[in-house]
Amino acid sequence: MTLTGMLSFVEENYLKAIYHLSNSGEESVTTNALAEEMQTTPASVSDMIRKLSKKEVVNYKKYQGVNVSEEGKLIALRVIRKHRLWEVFLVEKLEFNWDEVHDVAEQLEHIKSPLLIQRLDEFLGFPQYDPHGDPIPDENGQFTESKREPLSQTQIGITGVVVAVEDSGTAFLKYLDKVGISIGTKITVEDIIEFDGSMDITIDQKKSITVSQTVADNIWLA
Amino acid sequence: MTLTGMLSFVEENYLKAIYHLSNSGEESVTTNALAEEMQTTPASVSDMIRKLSKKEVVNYKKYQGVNVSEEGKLIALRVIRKHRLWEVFLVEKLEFNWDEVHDVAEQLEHIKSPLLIQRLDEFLGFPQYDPHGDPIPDENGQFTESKREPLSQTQIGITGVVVAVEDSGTAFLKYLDKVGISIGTKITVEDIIEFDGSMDITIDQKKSITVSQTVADNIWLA
DNA sequence: GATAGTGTTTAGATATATCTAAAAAAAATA
DNA sequence: TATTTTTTTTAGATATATCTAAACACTATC
Ligand SMILES: [Mn+2]
Ligand SMILES: [Mn+2]
Ligand SMILES: [Mn+2]
Ligand SMILES: [Mn+2]
Repeated sequence: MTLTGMLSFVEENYLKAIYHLSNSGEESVTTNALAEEMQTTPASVSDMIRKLSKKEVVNYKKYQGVNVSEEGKLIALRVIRKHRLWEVFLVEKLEFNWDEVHDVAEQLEHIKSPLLIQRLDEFLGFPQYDPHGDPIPDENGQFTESKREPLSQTQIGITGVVVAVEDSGTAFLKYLDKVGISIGTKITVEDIIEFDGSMDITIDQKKSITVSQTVADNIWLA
Repeated sequence: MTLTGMLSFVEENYLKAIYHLSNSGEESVTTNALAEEMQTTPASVSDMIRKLSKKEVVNYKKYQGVNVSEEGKLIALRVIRKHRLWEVFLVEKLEFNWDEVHDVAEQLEHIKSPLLIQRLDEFLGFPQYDPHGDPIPDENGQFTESKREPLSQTQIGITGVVVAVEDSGTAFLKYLDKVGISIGTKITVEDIIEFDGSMDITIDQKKSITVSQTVADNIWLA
């Protein structure tokens, strides 16, 4: 028997955060990191981890950090699947801009109806990626990980195509709109300023701009 | 300043129930009736009513029953608007059957995003009625009340068109599917059995069947 | 008008999710 | 290794939403 669907919104959000902070379940996550991510206190996190551990959706030993269990990982991936499918819906069908969808998807991702998400997937034509370039897991949590690296980790002279951008900041996405960067944009690295890691780049072989390291950290190329 | 959006899911559901039980705010609602509707205890209802009263979304005097305030009515109607728009979406776009939509809409109706519901309305072509024939209020709570009466209150010889059916029971809607009754079906009352109120009716001038008074209570004709 | 019965409210308890403050454990540093 | 600092956990409190049991208030009946 699976526990899917028996978790509260809050528990689902914790699981998702643990999954993300652990690099898809690879590393273990500290209490403080989770508190920061969830915008809450370490004490609250400790409480919740103990609860999730009792439900066997995370692996946890006191003072040793936490990680998703096999079951927890599947639950997290299904929430992520819903989040990203709803984002596609909002952009493709309801004409939302890509900076307007994340907060609404944070609500919609907790709707419990397997039929709904199956039909939505079908309605959208079984999309593989969300509006920010992130892959959409199938109902078994499977997805194709395409090779990609942050712009900030590329070298001078490299040309790449934007395949994904960080999705949760409205201001960041509006900035990308302004400078003309979107999924599919071709970027050439002209120079890297050692002092602060900012980069001079050419966008679609036309416009040249300088972006900060923070910006470059949140753009992935392939 | 409006309080819209500051209510919990639970509070929204109470408001909606009060609105419905009061015949759209006309009559006052008893604690026991509300407890029955909400599948909870009178004690819980008393607690919640006091809370809603403090927030001024209901009018309430101890032992005198409760009713929605002007503000509460608008909040209730906006939740109902969302419920019915989502039901249209599920049937029209995701090919749900009309008996599959209510429970999912009970969840979706609490999503907070004015932009979402505005765009959804547009995407659906500004529908006036939901899949069960219930009118969809606009964002100001306005809707056109079409004259309709329950099949159970019509006379022998009357012919009418089904304009609405009770939406919350899967079994009832599946039954209607089976006997061939849907929105738009023409019904002629052939006979009314005094003993139990059951009715012999003709469906679309073809098939004749007998329906119980309970069934007839949940079908509205115009 | 007293009394029995029904309906409603309050009191006190439980469960979830949060917080602050204090205690305990682990890590870093001297 | 001993001490300090940081991290993590626990203890105790608050707020929401629920329950059962008891008290209270209306209503109907004698
Ligand atoms: Mn997102
Ligand atoms: Mn996204
Ligand atoms: Mn419904
Ligand atoms: Mn309906």
